[in-house]
Amino acid sequence: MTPLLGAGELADDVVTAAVRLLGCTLESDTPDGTVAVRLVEVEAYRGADDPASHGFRGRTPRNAVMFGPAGHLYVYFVYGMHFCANVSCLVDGEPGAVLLRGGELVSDPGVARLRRPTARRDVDLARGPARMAALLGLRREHDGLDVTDPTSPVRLRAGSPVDPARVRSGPRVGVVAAHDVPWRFWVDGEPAVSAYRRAGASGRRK
DNA sequence: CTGCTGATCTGCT
DNA sequence: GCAGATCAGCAGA
Repeated sequence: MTPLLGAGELADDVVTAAVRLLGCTLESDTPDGTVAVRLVEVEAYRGADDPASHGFRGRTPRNAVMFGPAGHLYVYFVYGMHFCANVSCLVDGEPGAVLLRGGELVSDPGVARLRRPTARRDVDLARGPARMAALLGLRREHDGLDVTDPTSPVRLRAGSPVDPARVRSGPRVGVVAAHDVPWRFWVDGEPAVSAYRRAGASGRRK
């Protein structure tokens, strides 16, 4: 059991924070039991000068957590149906977050199946941001939770470091604005990395 | 594996 | 009004 990640490791800039999050383990106490996921795909968003970021046009009740201190959950509702979860970064007052896009299950598969009975294969359980949020049971009421607090129902562990040679980057998924900014990061070869293509173009990336 | 469709929340125009 | 940091189910190749 590795120690919790410290908020200071996410405070400097969003890209460093995103890469640091790869390989970390997010564990959540759900009504069905504890579920844990090893992060293999993330995306960085910086509010101040990033048109793709929810924080770009200023603070609203929905994105307020992005403007707070690092290490807190930013959970939002999309497409009238799904939740997506981010971990806030940067110092208090500066908007930044890392979207959790994909992860590998590292806890009891039976508990995970209770949470996502429709998943066809185990690798699909947390493959994609809304799937991960559903698996971990993250909803609006988890918005703002401190994942660096050992007493929190959702915690972020440092995990085993990812070999830097296996980290890949590319354009963010589904983002129209600033699609040339390669702020999606993933661990090469992991099956739980989502297969979606970037907005407005076709073809695979490497 | 690719491409389409429906679900109907949130903040901006 | 409308586009969006989406997914599941189904059809067709």
